[in-house]
Amino acid sequence: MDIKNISTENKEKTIGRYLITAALPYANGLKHIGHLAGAYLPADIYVRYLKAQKRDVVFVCGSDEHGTAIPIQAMKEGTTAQAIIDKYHPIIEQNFKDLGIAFDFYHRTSAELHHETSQEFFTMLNDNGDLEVKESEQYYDEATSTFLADRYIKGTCPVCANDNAFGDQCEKCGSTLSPDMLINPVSTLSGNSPIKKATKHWYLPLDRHEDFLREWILKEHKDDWRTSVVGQCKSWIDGGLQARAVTRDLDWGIKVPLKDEGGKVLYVWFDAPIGYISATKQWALNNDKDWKPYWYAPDTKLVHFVGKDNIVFHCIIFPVMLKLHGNILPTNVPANEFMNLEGDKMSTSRGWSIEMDDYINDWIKKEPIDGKEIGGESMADVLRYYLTQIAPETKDSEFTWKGFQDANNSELVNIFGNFVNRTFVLMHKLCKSKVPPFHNDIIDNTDKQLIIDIKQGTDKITSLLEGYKFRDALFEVIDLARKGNKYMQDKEPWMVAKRETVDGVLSVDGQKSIDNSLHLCLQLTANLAILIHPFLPFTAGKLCKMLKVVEKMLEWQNVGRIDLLKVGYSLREPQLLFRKIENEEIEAQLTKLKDKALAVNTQKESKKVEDIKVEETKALEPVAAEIVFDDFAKIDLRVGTIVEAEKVPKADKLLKLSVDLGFETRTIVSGIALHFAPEDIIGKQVTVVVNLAPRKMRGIESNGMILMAEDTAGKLHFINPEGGVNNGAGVK
RNA sequence: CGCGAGGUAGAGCAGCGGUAGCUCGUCGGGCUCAUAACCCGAAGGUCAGAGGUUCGAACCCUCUCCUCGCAACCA
Repeated sequence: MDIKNISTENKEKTIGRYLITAALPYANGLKHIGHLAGAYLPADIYVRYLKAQKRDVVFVCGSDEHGTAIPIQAMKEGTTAQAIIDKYHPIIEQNFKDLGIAFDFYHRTSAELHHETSQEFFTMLNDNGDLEVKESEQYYDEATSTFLADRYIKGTCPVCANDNAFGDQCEKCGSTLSPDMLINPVSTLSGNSPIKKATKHWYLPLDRHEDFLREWILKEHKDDWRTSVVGQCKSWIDGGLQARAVTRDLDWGIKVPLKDEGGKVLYVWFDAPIGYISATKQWALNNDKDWKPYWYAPDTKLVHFVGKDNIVFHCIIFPVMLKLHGNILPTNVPANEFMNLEGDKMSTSRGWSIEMDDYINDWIKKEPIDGKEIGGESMADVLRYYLTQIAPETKDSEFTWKGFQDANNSELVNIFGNFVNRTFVLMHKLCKSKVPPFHNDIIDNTDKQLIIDIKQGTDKITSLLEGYKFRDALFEVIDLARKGNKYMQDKEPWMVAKRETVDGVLSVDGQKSIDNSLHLCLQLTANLAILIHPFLPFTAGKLCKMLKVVEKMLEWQNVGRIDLLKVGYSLREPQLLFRKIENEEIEAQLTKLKDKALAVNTQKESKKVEDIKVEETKALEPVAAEIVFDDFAKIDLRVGTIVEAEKVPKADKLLKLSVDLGFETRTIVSGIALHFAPEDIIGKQVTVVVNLAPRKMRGIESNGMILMAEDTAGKLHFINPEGGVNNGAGVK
């Protein structure tokens, strides 16, 4: 299929239907408000807008429940992987509901239908010869009869000598590793040393599709995708695309649908995005619809909402899969950057985050005080408001509780809520609680200007929403309320009432002037209800009730009209849309955040101490399996002297050393910068492994490894001969 | 030279070739229908730095400095 034809077709044809997806949340824990702001909220706003436009839209999402992290977490918690996902899937689903994220269907990847869909996908690609099969040697645990995925192997880090490095990375020094690089690898399942065994794996050869990706992303979408998205993709493509393993040796996941491949599952990155397809299928089944046009028809507009860490999956890998499978490609991937929190990166594991669940409990489900309602759905809208207002659409942004309070108090309460409230109060006082008529004979420039502002404002908001600029669109909605306040100030109906009342009777002209100003303010309120609806759905619902109109009024075709409310219609008593947030509430949240982070970190510290203790007792016993002398003799150890030392730029932990080994001077990169200042170690004698395969770190080739001893305090010490010997002396 | 994004009033951000703009905050005034709300006005910036292109640069080009991300979990 020629991709070029499809997309030009797309531009010319009208859009038949939309399929909107939001990144699948990983079901290993609670999700925080950064996740919400990054993907789910913008997706929901867009979907609500499209639905108001009466377009054919399906919005799908679901829990991502495979991958190694879940069984590992289960192991830590002494439970099963199934129990973990069964715990988090319903919580996450409910959290989204409470915050007004209205998926048409929220699926889960452990569902039977998803397994079938993913297997069919794999089979088709495999049958068409679109996958490559490679055999390689991998670590295998004989005790449990399983191949060990990266995170199931621990060992000594070749860079910093940390004993608890994982097969993919050392958490201590941050080096990226592969299982082969670990010294003394140990299976985390049994504690045994694993053996090497040949295993077969399927790969998706991305390199075959480089030309297609360059054409599709870097040329066709150069201008209509966000610059950061195109930039990331370019960086990936220029970095050289490589074949990516599609299968893994693991027992948690979707079985590879081939005979004789019992212990293999599909790699989680492969099955997760297919979750969008299976969710669409399940939605269709439940609603008696046909799912196929959403994934095959060229007039379908597919939009993926994700965070920036997901760009490559949704712009490079998944599109390649879709293309090979004969599906349509995404029209856009409006990825957001990250949202920081009170000056630091958000992180659940470090306790520096606000979980959606926390917010719901602390604000939405807050009990009334003295019979006064202070929680409720409108608090969900407050969060939606602030997160949209600071959405990291073009660069990282920052959530602060002070900012949250300011946005609520000065914009939602003082500008938007207050405009609606004063309009209602005045209407009840001066217009007998009815929508007053509009007298065309006394229309003035102020009235005309407001009508123009409503029309222009709504057009602007519509085009901003079409262009995924939700932050700007929301600003324009508030700005319209601001214009309403100004209009009211200019017309000052309360003054007219005073001025034109003689002997307790209001003049006819006075009443006509008041009628006009409140008529327009009420029509503007109705427009605001429609415009705010995608952003603040609960508030829009409340407004409908106050205006005594059905929700059908919220359809986008009504926007910009100034005849939405019928003259003479009697309206309800006003109800406050938002409440002020007090300083004490904000301080309480700040304290809570700091306490949580502190608690998590102390827990971690004590765990570290425990780990060290375990190591100490371990050290008394043989650490590794017995080796014969020949094995030891393979390691060539020499004494050398550090002659030069400098910090490696842009690396916190690395020092670049020149070591005189007598027969030559070598460059060695060592992860010791946190322990030693470069100038202090020049001239020191050290022991070096000289026949270790060279390895590049930060672009510098390291030819050897300095031996270090680590004490219980975690401090590093050089291992050097007493008294000093000649450089190049062998160590036996 | 690893790559990408960014550095603009006290804070948070927009503008991306033609008199520096918005929101919050601060100060002064007006108004009182409204959730001590609303409206008007003012102060506050050599647009990170240095070169260059141009009649003209925050904006385009080059270099330098700084921040964040790609790079545990994680949108």
